[in-house]
Amino acid sequence: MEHKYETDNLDLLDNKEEAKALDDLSAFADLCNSTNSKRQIDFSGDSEENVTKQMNHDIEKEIKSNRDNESLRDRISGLAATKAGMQGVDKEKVKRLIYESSKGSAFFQNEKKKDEATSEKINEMLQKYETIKKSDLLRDSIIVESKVKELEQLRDMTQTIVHIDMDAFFAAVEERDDPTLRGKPMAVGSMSMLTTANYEARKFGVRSAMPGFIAKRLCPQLILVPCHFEKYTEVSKEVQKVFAKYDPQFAAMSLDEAYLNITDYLNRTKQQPAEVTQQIRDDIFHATQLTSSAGIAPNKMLAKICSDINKPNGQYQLENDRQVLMNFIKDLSIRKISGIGRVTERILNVLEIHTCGDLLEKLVIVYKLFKPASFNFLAQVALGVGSTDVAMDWNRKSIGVERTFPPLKKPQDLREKLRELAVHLENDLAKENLEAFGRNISLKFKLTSFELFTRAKTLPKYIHNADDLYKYGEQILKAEMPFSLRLLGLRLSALRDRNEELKYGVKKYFPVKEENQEENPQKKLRLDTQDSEDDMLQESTFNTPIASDSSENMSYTDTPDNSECPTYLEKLTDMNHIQSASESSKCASSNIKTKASTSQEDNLFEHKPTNKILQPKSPQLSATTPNKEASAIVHWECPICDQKFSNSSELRIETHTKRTTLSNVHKKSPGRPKSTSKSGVNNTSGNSGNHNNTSSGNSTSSNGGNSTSNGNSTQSSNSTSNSNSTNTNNTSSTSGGDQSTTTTQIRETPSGPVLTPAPSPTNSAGPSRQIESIYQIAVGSVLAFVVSAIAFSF
DNA sequence: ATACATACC
DNA sequence: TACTGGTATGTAT
Ligand SMILES: Nc1ncnc2c1ncn2[C@H]1C[C@H](O)[C@@H](COP(=O)(O)OP(=O)(O)OP(=O)(O)O)O1
Ligand SMILES: [Mg+2]
Ligand SMILES: [Mg+2]
Repeated sequence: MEHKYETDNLDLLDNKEEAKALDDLSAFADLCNSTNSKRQIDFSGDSEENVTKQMNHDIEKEIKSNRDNESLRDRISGLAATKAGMQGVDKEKVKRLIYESSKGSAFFQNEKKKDEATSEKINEMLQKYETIKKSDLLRDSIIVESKVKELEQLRDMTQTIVHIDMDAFFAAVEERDDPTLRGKPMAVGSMSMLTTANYEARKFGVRSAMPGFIAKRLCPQLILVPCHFEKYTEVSKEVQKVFAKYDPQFAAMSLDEAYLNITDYLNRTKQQPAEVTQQIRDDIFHATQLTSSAGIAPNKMLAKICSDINKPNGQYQLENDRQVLMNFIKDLSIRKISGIGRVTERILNVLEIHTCGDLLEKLVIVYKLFKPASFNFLAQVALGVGSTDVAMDWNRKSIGVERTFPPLKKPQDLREKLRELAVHLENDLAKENLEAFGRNISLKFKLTSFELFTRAKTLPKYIHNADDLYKYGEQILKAEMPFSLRLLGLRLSALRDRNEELKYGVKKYFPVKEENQEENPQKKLRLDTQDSEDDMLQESTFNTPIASDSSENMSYTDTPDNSECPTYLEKLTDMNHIQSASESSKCASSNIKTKASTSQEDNLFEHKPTNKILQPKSPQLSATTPNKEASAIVHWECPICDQKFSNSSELRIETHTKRTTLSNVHKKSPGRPKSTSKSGVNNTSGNSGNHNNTSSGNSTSSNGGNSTSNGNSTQSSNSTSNSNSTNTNNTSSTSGGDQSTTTTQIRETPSGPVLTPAPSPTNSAGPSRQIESIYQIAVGSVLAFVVSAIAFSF
């Protein structure tokens, strides 16, 4: 048979594989050593840009590997731009130790490979950057200018958003329940993987997502405590009860954190934001004996950043004042923004962007180099603009299970693992709502080399039981074997949407479309990109009944229309009810409930309408800070067309430059299809783009077990599982415990792989596409002007 | 529609 | 000896 995957020689014995690995290892070690010493001497201080310029063929490789090595070290150590402040930690030492510990492993090799891949992309981008720098950016400046203006108009300083995050959550719970652990460095997880560590351990460089055996090298005294996910889930419920008192519609982003919009609460109680926030944290402490940290700001993005500032057991407030805000943002490392991770940071750094202030200054370049969605996101970051929408409107889009195990290659063994996954997934699906089905199945597999792949398939019908899950999964697996794996995963998506069911009940089996199509008036500008709802109605899977087997699909009950989002208490109730579904509990379960049952709670807390999408931007008038005025924008008028422009001086586009640009535009711009094309609009990432954010949800899950065969890994897994799984699997293993956890993480940033640069302008096709994106951006709001300005001369 | 990369807890 | 698991999304093909 053909061997599509290079992995190991499937026919060879393990010892030979090891020998091979050793060879690779030493070879790489040599390479690293030789390059290392030279680098510091030669280029330590130079900017990437200069380095790039002076490169000649002879030293190119060397420089490249040097640079890569540096980023590789960061990647592996996870300390690159560390989000959480780890002051007092000897970063160099930690990096070196981790690097040495990993060097040579298959894991390391794979990280190296990935790192090289991104380095390559970065180099390509740098080349474009060089070209762009020399090109005429006037026109682009105008576009960016209008985008900035648009965002300024969307800026909402009337709300008071609080982000609360528990301190070293899992570890704190363990310490609380075992006083013996207090004051000593400890981490939750296994020798294979840690979920978190207490602050004592962090002083040694121990962190989340670090394997325990490496953590032990950093800190030999480190105490490892297995993960007890269910316990954390329980504690989380207690914490959330407190959240509900201050904002019944709080948006939980994970077991240990949530956003609260306390604007209403402030209005009612006439208290100060900091005062209320302290109160919330005190409440949490009294209820759980655990400390938390909080951030208070005019939007979610900033609140999140603020909650980290005085992290262990502290809070920080960013006043609702545009000047204060811009000042705060100015020197803020881009890495602090949720959504900008390791890779994106690297990319931006190469463009000489390290802070949000840099980002604003270089927005035009960013506009030229990134795709619209990424640009939108980055533009918001640069201005400190963000969503203030806080609601429990999370809805799952996929559900899956994956497990790591000791290398397996026998088809029979792999099939067995797959079967276990299928059974597990069936259980999770069952817990999920009552019933959950999906039409798209995706098989994930990780080779022993750590290379990851996914293979998906859309099915002719919705499936949910283990037999079907296995059947389709196996078809995929069969087509890919043989190979040696360390992980297999199964995930179902294209799920039947509960909301749709609630709305249409059985009707969904027929084309719907009509009603609800309330034209979104004006496609109002929203910072939250969840266009979901709008789009949902249109693309609802139900419009196209796939159902072949009616019998299966028809098992739906006609649920009552539920246009409002339930309050937290409703959800809690549901959770208890449903029980298992801890994981999914999110809002999902809430949708099941009817309003009737909640009436009581509704009186206790104000019930915010949830259908935000149909509401105006900030419904509630702030008590706090009404400054729409304060954030007034300075404008200047174009002498040619009399249009007003916002004078975002931050953009560093001098007025005269703008004028020059304008006159150029007035004179030569080619006319554009005013229509901007529907395509532009729709795409939209439109809608002005923002994809910002958020949603909320909650999460949970658990897991069980040890996966790896070995036994221990930290793991996490989805909730449900634990209960069951426990056992199971593994061959081996150890431990026993089940540890696992898994939290369901809610995605909150929209930005996509910022890595993807915009279509090459050099290409013939390039420019036109670029123009399209221009429209997309402009259309959102300010567009009128751009279009008119451009079309003016004709 | 599928695959991959990135991100977050 | 040991390098997780669950969910979402932007982009490319
Ligand atoms: N990479 C991960 N894999 C699995 N579980 C994780 C991971 N990161 C975090 N968790 C779990 C354990 C954490 O206690 C919990 C909350 O995460 P997070 O808030 O980021 O850190 P933390 O609460 O442990 O410390 P901090 O004080 O910095 O908030 O989620
Ligand atoms: Mg936390
Ligand atoms: Mg957290």
